[in-house]
Amino acid sequence: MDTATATATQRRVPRPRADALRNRERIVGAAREMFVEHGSDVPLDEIARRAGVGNATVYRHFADRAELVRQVVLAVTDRVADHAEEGIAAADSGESTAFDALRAFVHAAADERIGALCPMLSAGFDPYHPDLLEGRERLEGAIAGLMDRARAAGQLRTDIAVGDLMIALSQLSRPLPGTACVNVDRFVHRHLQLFLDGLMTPARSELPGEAATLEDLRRH
Amino acid sequence: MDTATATATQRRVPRPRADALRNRERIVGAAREMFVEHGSDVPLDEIARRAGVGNATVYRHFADRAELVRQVVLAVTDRVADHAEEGIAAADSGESTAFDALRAFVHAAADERIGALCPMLSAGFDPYHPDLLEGRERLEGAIAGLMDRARAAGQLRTDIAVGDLMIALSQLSRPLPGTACVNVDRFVHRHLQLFLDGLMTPARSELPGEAATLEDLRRH
Amino acid sequence: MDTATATATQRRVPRPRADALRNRERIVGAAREMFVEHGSDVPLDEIARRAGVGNATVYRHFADRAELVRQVVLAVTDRVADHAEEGIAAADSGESTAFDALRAFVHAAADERIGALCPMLSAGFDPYHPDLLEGRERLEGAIAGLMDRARAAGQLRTDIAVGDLMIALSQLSRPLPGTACVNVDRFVHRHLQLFLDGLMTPARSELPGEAATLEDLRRH
Amino acid sequence: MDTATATATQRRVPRPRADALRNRERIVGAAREMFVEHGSDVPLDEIARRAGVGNATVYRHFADRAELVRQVVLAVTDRVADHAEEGIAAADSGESTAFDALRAFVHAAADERIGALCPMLSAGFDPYHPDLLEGRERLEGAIAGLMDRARAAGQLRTDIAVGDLMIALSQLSRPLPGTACVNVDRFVHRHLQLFLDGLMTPARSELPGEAATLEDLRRH
DNA sequence: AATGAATGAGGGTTCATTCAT
DNA sequence: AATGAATGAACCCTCATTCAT
Repeated sequence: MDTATATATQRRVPRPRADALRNRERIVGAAREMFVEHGSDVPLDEIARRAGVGNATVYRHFADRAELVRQVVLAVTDRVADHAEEGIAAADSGESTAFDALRAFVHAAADERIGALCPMLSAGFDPYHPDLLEGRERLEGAIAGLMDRARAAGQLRTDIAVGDLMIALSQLSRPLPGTACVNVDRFVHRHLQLFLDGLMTPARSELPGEAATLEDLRRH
Repeated sequence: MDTATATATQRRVPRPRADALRNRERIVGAAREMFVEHGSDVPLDEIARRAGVGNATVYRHFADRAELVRQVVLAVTDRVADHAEEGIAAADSGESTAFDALRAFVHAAADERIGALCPMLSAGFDPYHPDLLEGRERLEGAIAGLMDRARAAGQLRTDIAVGDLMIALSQLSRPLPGTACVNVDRFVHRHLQLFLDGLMTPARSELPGEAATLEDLRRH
Repeated sequence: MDTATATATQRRVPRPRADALRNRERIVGAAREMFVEHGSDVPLDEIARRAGVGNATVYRHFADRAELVRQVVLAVTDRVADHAEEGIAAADSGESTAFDALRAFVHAAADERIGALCPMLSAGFDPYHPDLLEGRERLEGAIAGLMDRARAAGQLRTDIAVGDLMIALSQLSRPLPGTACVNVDRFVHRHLQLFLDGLMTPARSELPGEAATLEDLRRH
Repeated sequence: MDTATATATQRRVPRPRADALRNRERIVGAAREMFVEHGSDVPLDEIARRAGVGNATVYRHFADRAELVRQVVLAVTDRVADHAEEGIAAADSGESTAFDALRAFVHAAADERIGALCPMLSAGFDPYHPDLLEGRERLEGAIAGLMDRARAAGQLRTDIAVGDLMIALSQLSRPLPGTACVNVDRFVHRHLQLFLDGLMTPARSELPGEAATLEDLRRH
């Protein structure tokens, strides 16, 4: 019986009320904006105000500040992963060359403010948290797939790995500290473009160190 | 007579005591390390402890946090400018090609933690402060000189300006937030190398936006 | 309907919670006592403890120390103004002579610790703050009215103005610094009485300077 | 033998060096000025700077802040006592009436900033300290003598005592808090004059409480 | 004797988090 | 479920006092 099933379900994970869900979304959205605009250490009360809820409501949805940050990271991770998968599709369908797809992805990720989230890895943030696991793996897998295709097409130098791209991409698109991240874009896309040029074959120099793999990101 | 002159001079601005000077150095050093490791908003008390002095001693030497940050910035600026000028000398003497000198400079600047200074452009920091004026101008002039030589040698693409290099260099060598910045170097030099490859002639792509000049750095 | 209107009004500026109101009162009360006893620069933490609240609660109600001081000033101002208006009523109704009403007011103001407010004119305090405007005007108007009546009755010498009375009253009833202000009252009322005797007609001496008007109080 | 005697004397209380004496004077003077101008809680370092000596020199002369305050109080006490004794002499010589001498003394004491010293009785100050004993007794004795003469001349009401005058005089001539004590004088002399009028015979009212004697000043 | 430097305790204020409505 | 209020710990900075030159 439907009702019974529903009841049973609710008992385990009671379905959130519609307004609660809406609040949750608004909080994550407000946090993302404020992190980008004012850095990751904005007071939670400010986020609550921007979201139009009381401060305690934030705690009803997120156990503590760290969890809120994590959820914001996760949201952005998902959106960036979407872009990477779209890039793969474009490459596979022949809509664009693999390297062009990679280029497009890199610029799209910057526009999604992937770099703005970097500060959230700030002191006390645990990048190995289970909540982030799935999202990260999907993102990394997609980026790896994109790079594989570009490498297979002979366009991407072979001495770099997915970690190299992710770190450099994040760093180059991080907002300059103390800025509202507004006109930084003027530069960011230039620098990403230059970096991408450096990724092309033939390699123009020998790289020091070893390719940064997924595992390396884990071990800092 | 030199001694007499020196004595007279000292009388007006009495030479700081040896222990005070030593403390000042230790504070700047501790601050530099902690800024690199934990960001520029570490508690001053921690810096004091790391420097092995009482908290108030920090305030005796630096009127407030802003001034301490400024002095750390200045110290690093000076060291990086030294490297740039050495690069110019090497290029002019024919000891190395201009682009190789540029490469060496970029890596040296990263080793001096130029990226650690980026957080010091944080909110509330005044990059136009008189204390920094001279140092910045020397640094910018030296980097411009180095790039001019590489461009004159036909090795450096012509669609970039000194601001592009300084920003990208800073960003790529910034410590990952929350990291002890220890093994980040493994990656940093790889990414700089890749970026430098992208700077070489012939240009492999068209850059969006306009070259970031010194003035652009002023106007973020 | 009244209730409806009230409800609507409350909706815009929601009625403060009962406990918050009680806390606010307790803080103002505690501050008043401690200002009187220990001067207006007592640690806010002490006030919080005396009021039985956490220190941060003080800041929730009053943005900073200045605002707390202002509210204490305002509270006492209001109570003293009440006394002055009662004096006017007594004089007008013939219940007592105008000068007797003035006498009664002066002693009542001292009992309300008007002198304790004097330290609140301390450095950094803005006596022109909008919050205080209305209260001050009411107080000054009432005192002036009282003096006018006594002067009209030929009992009050004509070479003094409202500022003279307010300043002298405040000074004479100020707590001796460092005293618990407990038995000071024994003296205060004597001295006020002596001063009042000096205010009576006929004048026994010529006064130096000019009558202190309301404006003079503004311009110290 | 002179030298021997001198030596013996020095051994007990070594004669202070001339420059040390001068420093001591300068510190007391600077402290008096700054107390008057900025209140009794000015930083000791400021006083040292105003006196043109190092901060530690203050501690060589005065064990702690309290002692410095005490010495400033003592210095003013002495000067005010001088005025009182001059008043007695004037009264005894018939140069002026006893009450006129009292009036002159009161105004002179105000000009010596006797009221400015009142804040030095601030929390933590011990008015019973031996250092102050002699000075206070001389001052009180002189004021009492002056009042006795005015009372004997039938000009001063009999229901007041020396404590009444000292307290009221101090209070009325205290600087308004937060002011540089500059134009307060305009009012002070008016209010003192009014108060003095109230002290004259015949008494115009009955005083509450009991006359404040010297002992009462001790027992707050 | 005199000084500049160093110190630690304390005050004001903010903020993440918990409590009571 | 949602909220406003309350809390205490932490940080920045000041200052009386002590130390080393």
